[in-house]
Amino acid sequence: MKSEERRELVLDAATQVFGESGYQGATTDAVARAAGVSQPYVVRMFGTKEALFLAVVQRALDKLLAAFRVELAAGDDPAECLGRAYVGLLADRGLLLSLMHAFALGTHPEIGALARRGMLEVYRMIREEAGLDADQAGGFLAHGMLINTVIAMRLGEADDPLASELLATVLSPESGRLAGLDETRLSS
Amino acid sequence: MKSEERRELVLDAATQVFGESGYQGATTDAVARAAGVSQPYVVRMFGTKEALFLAVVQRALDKLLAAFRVELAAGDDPAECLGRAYVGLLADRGLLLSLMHAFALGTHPEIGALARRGMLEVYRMIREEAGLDADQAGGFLAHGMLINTVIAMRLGEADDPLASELLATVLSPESGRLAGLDETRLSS
DNA sequence: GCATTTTGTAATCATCCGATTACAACAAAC
DNA sequence: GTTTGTTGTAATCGGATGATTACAAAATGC
Repeated sequence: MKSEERRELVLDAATQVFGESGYQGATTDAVARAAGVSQPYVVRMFGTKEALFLAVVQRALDKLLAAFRVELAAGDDPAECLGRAYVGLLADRGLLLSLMHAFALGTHPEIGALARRGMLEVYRMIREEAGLDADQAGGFLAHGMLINTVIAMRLGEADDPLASELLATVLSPESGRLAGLDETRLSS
Repeated sequence: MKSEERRELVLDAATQVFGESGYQGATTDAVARAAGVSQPYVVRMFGTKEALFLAVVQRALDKLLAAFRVELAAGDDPAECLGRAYVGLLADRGLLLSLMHAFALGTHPEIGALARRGMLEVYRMIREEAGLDADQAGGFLAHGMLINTVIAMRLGEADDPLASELLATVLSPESGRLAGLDETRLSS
């Protein structure tokens, strides 16, 4: 197997592991086992665990922006396009959760800086490229953060009619800001 | 000093430390130093680090619900009351950030369960006691999650006009869902 | 074919950190 | 005044974990 494939394999595994356990909670050994390689290999490939996490976050941001651009290029209503793009990203649960963990570490010198840079790039894109106004953009981001939160906290596992109502509201297409998002996606 | 005071002191310190570093990133030694006591004392007082974190989260949830109830009892427009209550909670940065970290650990057996229980209790309160409909409640929670995120990621430290715009939009009273929240609070 | 680079692992190291133990100071009970 | 319980710490232990080293094996170049 070529080095480049291994690298992608490890980054995929790391995205899942970091998404589930966070930066500090994840271990390089867990990443290695998820990728089917040895722990020293993971470390040597990226130098440090921190560099690996930064690579995971940067890759997640790239995929996020790319997904938005793809939908925007083909679509009509910008808000609807962004919603569809977000749906696609939800398929890879680790991606958005790794980003969420990065956002939560704002005081970390490098992770915090990358998180701020990434968030601003996303905001710039939905403002300037998608053409949303400030209120629409804020609403879109807010809705996205709530989606991330209910996914991260596994609200679907709660056996409570109010949980179902909240999930339906947050994930339903009629909720407005994220058209195209249907509840069937929740099960994945 | 009485035991009860010490306990509150340690919980205050732990809330700050967990809020900044997360559950796994925080150390019992950092909590102890922040509280001005020894590390073994912190551990023995709560048994385990996990139990300490659970106590911090439970206490944060209690304060959150109490703040909502206080404002709701005195106010008129429920949405405006909830917004004012959230402003007060922002003064203690660690409180909302500790909750955010708990929400991000949905797969942890006890932490995840407590996070879901807490989120549902908050949702129940704003739906039944405050009387918001499902869409309003979802919007309120979404806005709150975005506020938590921009605070956690220290977006105020980014030197960028778009960052200022996003912060102003998210934190401005005119943004609708969280009336009463003014930007001057951001500096704290 | 032989040297060299690339790709990978086993074994081990060194540090951090949660937890435990043993003990000191001091007040309260009687 | 001795005992007993409370409040606290110093010292230390043991496991987890990121990182390093040494080495094996396969590809690659000449």
